[in-house]
Amino acid sequence: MYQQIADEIRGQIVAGDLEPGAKLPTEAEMRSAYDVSRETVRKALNLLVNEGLVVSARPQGHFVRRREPMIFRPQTEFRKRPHSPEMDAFATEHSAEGREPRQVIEVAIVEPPAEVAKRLQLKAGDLVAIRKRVRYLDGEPFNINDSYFPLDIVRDSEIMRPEDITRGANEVLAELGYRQVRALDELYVRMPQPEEVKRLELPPGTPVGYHITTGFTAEGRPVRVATTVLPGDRHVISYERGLETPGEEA
Amino acid sequence: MYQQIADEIRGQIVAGDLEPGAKLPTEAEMRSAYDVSRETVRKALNLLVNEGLVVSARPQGHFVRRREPMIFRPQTEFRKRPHSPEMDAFATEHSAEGREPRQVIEVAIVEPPAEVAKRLQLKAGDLVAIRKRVRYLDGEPFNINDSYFPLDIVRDSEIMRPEDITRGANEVLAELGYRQVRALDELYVRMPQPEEVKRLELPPGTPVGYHITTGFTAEGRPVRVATTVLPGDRHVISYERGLETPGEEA
DNA sequence: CAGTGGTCTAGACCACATC
DNA sequence: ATGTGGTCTAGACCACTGT
Repeated sequence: MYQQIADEIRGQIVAGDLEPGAKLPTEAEMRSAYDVSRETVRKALNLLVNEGLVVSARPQGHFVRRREPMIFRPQTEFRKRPHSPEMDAFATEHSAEGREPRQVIEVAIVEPPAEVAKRLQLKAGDLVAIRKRVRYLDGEPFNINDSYFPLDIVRDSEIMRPEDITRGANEVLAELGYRQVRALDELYVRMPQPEEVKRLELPPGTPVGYHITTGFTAEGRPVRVATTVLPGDRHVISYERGLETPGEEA
Repeated sequence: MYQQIADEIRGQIVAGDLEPGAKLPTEAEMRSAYDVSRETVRKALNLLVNEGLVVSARPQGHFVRRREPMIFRPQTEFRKRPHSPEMDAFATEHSAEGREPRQVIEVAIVEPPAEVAKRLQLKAGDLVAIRKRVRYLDGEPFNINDSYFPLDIVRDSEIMRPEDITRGANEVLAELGYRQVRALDELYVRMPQPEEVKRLELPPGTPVGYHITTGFTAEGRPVRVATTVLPGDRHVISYERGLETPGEEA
């Protein structure tokens, strides 16, 4: 029964009868409209909140969720190419032009999480340096970027200072004798952990992309693992491909 | 208070005290353990279910969610390269070897959804051919792949038949005079729609990756839009990059 | 049949933003 | 002060799966 209520409202939202930002009826109104108890109404609303369609703004009521401006995340391999007109248009549409960027950096020495230790091929007990960044645009957080380095190669380097490295941490690694020549990228889709919810101010019903890059030197040694948490409501990941070898897309 | 209960159980799960597949205490047990009402216990469990950490198997109880075997989704541009040892290991780890693939294909002529019409640069009222596929592995659905083609170029072609096209739909398009030479890829992260939940048998708390590929001919005409819905609990998207131009990862 | 979770009710108190 | 949603309670009935 609460599912039916949710279905009805969801239908109005996807059909556009209820526009983003529109106020939903109050719980009391829905209770009498459907002749059910308050808890039943709340279960229906809860469904929609967890689907990311509705937000609750106490005590103003429930609202159809607005779509955040999407941030364009081009994959670097493709940035060097001359862009096609379509790609240009796409980039322009999702540009962050005119928005005010800011970042907060923390640096620490920690025992790495298992998934990082594995990718850096560390032994138990080995420590890593971690640079944790939260990036903001117009004061709103839009992604978390944590980079891990084996402690023995970055100790006492610039990487340990909690400041912006304008030429890039990769360049510093290269100066230390560990130039990365290739990277393995993995992208997972999952629900955020509570800490990520807090750091990114994620509304309920917002999944994240979890991007892990492992950078290797020419000798095949992994020297950097970067994890990026991308809130799904604020990011499009995009790239352009040549299709010299057409094949069915898997 | 229900948040505290959820926090406690979540802590046990992430710490590994409760392993995947382990049975949680019953609602009655938790009710007396925390001395709260049943609804409060259920709210705590509901949180964990929506975070994708717990599944409910009525009437056996609640269980720590098992991780699905991950399906490796390499991006095609990179498949041609000689693989590095790391990439090979990664591909092997997530291989679908020995699993039984199957797919169900439907074909129809429809008015395209707005996001498809826009990418195909169609006028209002233009129709498209759609090939809808659900792919299974060992009888379990693992992704939805819908391909849209402007009706005027595929009418009466093989693409309209609901059968597997072994040489690929792209090749058929090429034979029709519309060879694609490049593609624009977009990847979104969001919660699934109810239809996607049904078609993919998604447990609650499972987000999806939504991958849209637009294929262009040399003349710049978009001739194909393929959308793929990737359940987050079953897919890793992965690729390897050269880093000739090191730069900070955005 | 027993025990599980799924659903629904009626009632209560609270925190908070706005008027 | 009012009205909103957030939380919690106590009790009830149901559907399903196992024994």
